[in-house]
Amino acid sequence: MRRVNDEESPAPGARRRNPRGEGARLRGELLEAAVRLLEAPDGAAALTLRAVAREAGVAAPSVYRHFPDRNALVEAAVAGCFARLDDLLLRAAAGAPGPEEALRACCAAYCRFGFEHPGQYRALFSADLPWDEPAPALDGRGAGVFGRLVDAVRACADAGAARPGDAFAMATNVWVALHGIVSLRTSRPRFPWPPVEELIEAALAGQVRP
Amino acid sequence: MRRVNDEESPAPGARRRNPRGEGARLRGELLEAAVRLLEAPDGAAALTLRAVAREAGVAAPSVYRHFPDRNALVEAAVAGCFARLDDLLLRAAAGAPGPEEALRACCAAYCRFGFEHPGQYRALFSADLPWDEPAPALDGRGAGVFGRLVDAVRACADAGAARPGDAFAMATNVWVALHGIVSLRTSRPRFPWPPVEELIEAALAGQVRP
DNA sequence: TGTACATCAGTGAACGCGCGTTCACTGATGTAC
DNA sequence: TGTACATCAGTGAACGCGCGTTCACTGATGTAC
Repeated sequence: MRRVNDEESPAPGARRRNPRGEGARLRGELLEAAVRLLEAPDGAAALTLRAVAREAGVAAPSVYRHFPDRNALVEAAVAGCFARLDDLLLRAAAGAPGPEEALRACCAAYCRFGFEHPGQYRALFSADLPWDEPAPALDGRGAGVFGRLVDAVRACADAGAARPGDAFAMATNVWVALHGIVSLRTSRPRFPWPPVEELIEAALAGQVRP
Repeated sequence: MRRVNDEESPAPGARRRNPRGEGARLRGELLEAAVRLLEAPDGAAALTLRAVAREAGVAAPSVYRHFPDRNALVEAAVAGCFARLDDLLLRAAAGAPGPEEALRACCAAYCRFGFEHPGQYRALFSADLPWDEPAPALDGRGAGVFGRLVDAVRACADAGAARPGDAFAMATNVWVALHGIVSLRTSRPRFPWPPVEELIEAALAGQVRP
């Protein structure tokens, strides 16, 4: 799996060509390679079509069997990241005993994803990928992720653990603060950061348990 | 001033060569050109040495009279952005009648800078510029900007407008939230954002006026 | 069972581009005599 | 005052590189007869 920038051209025999009906398998391997490259130090800038092909152990033109162009490849990789984060939040909330714990678990899972996969996180929320249009927020990519927060906040409000009010607005405030935590901690690793839990508590302060 | 991507090569006579002793003037013009390019839609990726030279109306090798390489040019441009933001915060705080208003004015000035100059803001805090090393947080670039927040929070605490406590920790929480506001609003312009003032109030909630 | 063939996964070479950087240069301008 | 010259700001052409993309191709493999 650790293969980033290993060798220049695919070592002969390093990759076995897929059998007849399963050419589509390379598509998945390309997406995995793209996600691996996202975590490289220079992040999305490293996500060139040629680099992805290299990382997957395949010649550059092979990518065109599975994606119309570089942009489609990148979009598909990012969509996969969104799906994974969404799934993490869903499962974090589901595993908690009550609504307040669920919200905290959601926040913690969000931050953990950001810290463990800073490259993927940046691709999702930093808009430094060359989208043709600004990434949609509510409808489309990212709707799920933010929706999880709204649901968690609403559940808290329903259970009396948050002041009744606009769950959407409160979730927005929480999202903004969580994004600040992940984004700044990632880009300023030498700052003397307090433990994440304290930052998350501050993010929830004023929104939950008035 | 609006010159971004105007023509390919400098129009002859578009720029007058500087007189004898004042060759250093081009240095400033290059930095201005770099900042202008930072605001282009693709941001820091557009900040190539050749693009800066083009934008300044000068041939690419001319840059080397004033900067050893592309990286030095970019670093100098970013340092200038930091100085401008620092100055804005300083003046915002100085113009306020009391410590609490000063903190709010600081926050508002921070967000305004981010909204009006998203490209510069990203260059400062998104770490997508190819630094040789991670940008220092406290000592060096950005010390001033964060220091302004710490000062403003401490003044609030001294005046009783914030709960007495760790001004540094509170300023960290505020910074994180402000960064979230600027960063997400910039990268998700189609999200139904509430007015900035509400976001700023949420950022201060739990830190100031307990 | 054997063989010809169509299909399919993936390739090698080439294109035009913009990049950062180096080099020897040009030509205006201030200064020394 | 006139002129030769050194200085200085900026240039044009070229380099090697990696990029996205296109093209005609190769060669293994399953299938039809």
